[in-house]
Amino acid sequence: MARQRNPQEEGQPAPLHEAEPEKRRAILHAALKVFAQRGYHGCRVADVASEAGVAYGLVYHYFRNKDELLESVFDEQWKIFIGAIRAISEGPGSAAEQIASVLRFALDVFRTAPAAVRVLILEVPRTPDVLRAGSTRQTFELVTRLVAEMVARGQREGDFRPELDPLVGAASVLGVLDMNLAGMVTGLLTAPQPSEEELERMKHQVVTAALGAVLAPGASRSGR
Amino acid sequence: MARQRNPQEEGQPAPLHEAEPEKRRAILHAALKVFAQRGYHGCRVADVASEAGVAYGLVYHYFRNKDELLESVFDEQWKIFIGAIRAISEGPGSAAEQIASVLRFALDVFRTAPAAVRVLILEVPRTPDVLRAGSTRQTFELVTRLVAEMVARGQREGDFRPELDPLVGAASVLGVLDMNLAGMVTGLLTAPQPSEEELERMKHQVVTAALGAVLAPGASRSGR
Amino acid sequence: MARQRNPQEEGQPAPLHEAEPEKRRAILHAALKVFAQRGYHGCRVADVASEAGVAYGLVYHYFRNKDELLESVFDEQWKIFIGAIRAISEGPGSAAEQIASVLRFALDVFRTAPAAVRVLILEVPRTPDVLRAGSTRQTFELVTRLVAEMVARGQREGDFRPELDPLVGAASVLGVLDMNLAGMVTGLLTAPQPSEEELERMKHQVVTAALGAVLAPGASRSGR
Amino acid sequence: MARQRNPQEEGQPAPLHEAEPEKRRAILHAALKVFAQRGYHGCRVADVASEAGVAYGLVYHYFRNKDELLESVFDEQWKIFIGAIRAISEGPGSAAEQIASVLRFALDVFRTAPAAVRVLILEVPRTPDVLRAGSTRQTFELVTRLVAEMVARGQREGDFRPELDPLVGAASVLGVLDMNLAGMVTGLLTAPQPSEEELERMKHQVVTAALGAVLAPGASRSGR
DNA sequence: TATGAATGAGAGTTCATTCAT
DNA sequence: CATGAATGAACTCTCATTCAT
Repeated sequence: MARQRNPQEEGQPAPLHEAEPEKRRAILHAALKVFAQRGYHGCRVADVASEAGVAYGLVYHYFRNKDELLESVFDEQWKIFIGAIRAISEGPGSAAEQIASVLRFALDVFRTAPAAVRVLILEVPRTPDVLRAGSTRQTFELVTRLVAEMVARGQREGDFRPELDPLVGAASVLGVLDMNLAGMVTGLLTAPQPSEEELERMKHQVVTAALGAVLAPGASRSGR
Repeated sequence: MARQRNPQEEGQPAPLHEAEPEKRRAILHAALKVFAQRGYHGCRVADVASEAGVAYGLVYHYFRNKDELLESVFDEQWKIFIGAIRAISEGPGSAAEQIASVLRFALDVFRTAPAAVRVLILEVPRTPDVLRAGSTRQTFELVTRLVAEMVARGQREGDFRPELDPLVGAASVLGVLDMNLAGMVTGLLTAPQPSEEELERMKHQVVTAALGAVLAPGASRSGR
Repeated sequence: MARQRNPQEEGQPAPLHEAEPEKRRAILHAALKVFAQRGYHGCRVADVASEAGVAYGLVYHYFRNKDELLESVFDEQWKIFIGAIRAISEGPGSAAEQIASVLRFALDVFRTAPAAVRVLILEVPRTPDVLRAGSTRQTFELVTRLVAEMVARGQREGDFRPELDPLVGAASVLGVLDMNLAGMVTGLLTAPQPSEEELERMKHQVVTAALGAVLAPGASRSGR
Repeated sequence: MARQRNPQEEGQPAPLHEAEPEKRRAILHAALKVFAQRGYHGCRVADVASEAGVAYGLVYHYFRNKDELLESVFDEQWKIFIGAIRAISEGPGSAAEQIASVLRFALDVFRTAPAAVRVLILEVPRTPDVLRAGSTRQTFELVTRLVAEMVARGQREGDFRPELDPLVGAASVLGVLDMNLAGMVTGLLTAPQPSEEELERMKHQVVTAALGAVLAPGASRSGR
């Protein structure tokens, strides 16, 4: 409509043709928020649309259906987490130190974006079979494998218990993280909006506990 | 159960007039199964009824609504788990040994009743707010507290790291258990129906990892 | 229950074999009450049974179904009202005086049994077609005809307007009664539980208004 | 939108963009009809939808639920009646003449829209508590009050019996109307589809009877 | 792109009625 | 007579998805 006025007289750069449309972003953002608040089944497409300040049907313009929308939310969040894991994994430091970094990163994100964490932690692994079988499951397996590789490296470095199955080690580390985050999200372990100090304390505690699950008894707890 | 005493020495068929109606049991049993297979939102009341071989309306004779039915399933399963934790907690052994027992018990149950575990592990903390706020949440908190008490005792006994927040310790132990069970349930860590040996191996690994999360570095790993 | 003690030592009259069973009465009574409170569609058979302190199925022992039960309630209440109209009609007094008596009787009953009146007034003429076509409709027509006969007689006696269709006259008299009772039942015209004086005042007002609808302009208002 | 300025100089079909959606109207219209035929509890939302030639869900697009739909039907019909009463009340004529006009209006509407009258007369005061407590009850009270004001004016004008409680007078006038309409609706007083003459005769009879309920004995029956 | 009216299958819940005991 | 567990049809309401504009 506005186009008819002055098509492109000024030769402005073509308005965002390549970039992700603004409204698509708004929908994704709204979906994350609504999803975190109400859970997978509690949120309706209409909620997402109105939260995004967008018309009902537009959601279906950008996403095939509700599942795909939410899977996109998942993937995007995980992508960030996986990116962090990969970056840390390729950086310096012992396996123990790297695992500690991963844990600290996750807890930091909780501070910044509790909604995202809530979605990742509470909703991801227990959503409908459509998702469970889809890319989300693969993503979850990928995270496990990435951590398992860190564990295996830690074993080679002599810090971690050698007889531990690296996958079990990874599951244990992530389990410690998950359950403590769940405790934070639900207010069981901290205030729902923990203070900076409270968060630091939790970081320390969670890192210690998680590393304890994999470290060899005598190893120096260097990841602290 | 009370039958064993000397109820009907004359060999009469136990009247069971007072006992829980047979069909109510059937419904609960069916609900557990269907729920485990399809998840909370994937299972319909009709599924439960037909799985139980019972008329639709009978479900509503015994349970106010779907939520209450599933909450009953939860509660019943948790009751068993909590009973075990309590029994172990009141029995002999160091805190580490007791925690190991709790973990082994949970893994044993997985062998016997994977459906029940699946429900407890995958569905519990992520169900509708009705439940999240209701007895299920309280039950979950209770479990955490029971384990936290064990952790605190282990600290007094000198085996566990003294600076660890017992609640974080409990969350960590349960997190290790949860995530590994989840890995088993989803087939990531073991075959969906693990063999006896596979299970034994997992028990050992999980116990070691979970205790590692709380044991003091130098402590003898007595819970093994 | 207490009966078991001394069954019939005193040679009491055989316990009500011919008479209406006690529980049948209880059910009818409960039905009237519940029906008055909640209306035809708001009351369930279960409500009636529990109000009567009687088992569910027993209702179906005495009544074919819900409709028949409620039709019985109607009929019984109307029978009382019709009986009164007949008695008055066959007694002494001018038509105007008799109509006044009928109105006063109805208002007196409201004092004693507001529930019954509520059922007759608010529920009767507007219930499902099953009833509308059944005996209730006939009963209602009968009442109208009985009053219409009084009106016709009043016309012959010279008190009532001669050009008035007696059926319209009856409908008008009953309409004045009905709407004022409705106003009392709903608390629009009086307190829900009117005092003796309030009731007397209403009687006077309603009688005057109702007779006004049928009396010839110059006639002495003898029905007062 | 800017288009509306000079809408159809060119003979374009009026756009009606702002107007009430056509289908909403269709639903309301269908609801009135179905409701009149089958009564509040006898009609299902599905009936209304199919009568309106509209998809099931659309009913819930425009109305929160069945109750709200039917309340809308009520309100709309009453609004017409109340509008007429107000217009008459603010117009010329004695109180008696005005009341006569109100009655004639109601009887005329019966000719045009018996369904509407049926709903207003037979269903209104006996619908679920939701409605009884809601706007419908208030509306009914409003009508009573409007008529009561007319009655009070008639008393000041010296035509109506001065000792009559205006509310009772209003209830009586409306009672006469209601019961006679009920008699017409149910076929007790006239043919279900009365002829023009039959209707005129009823108008005369009802007006005479209703005014008789409130007129002072000697007053000239000017409302005729 | 963008809108939101329109669709309709699906699920939960109620409750009159039956029936074995 | 009396009980209440058992049945299942009927109905309301939800919400993902489509489509005309």
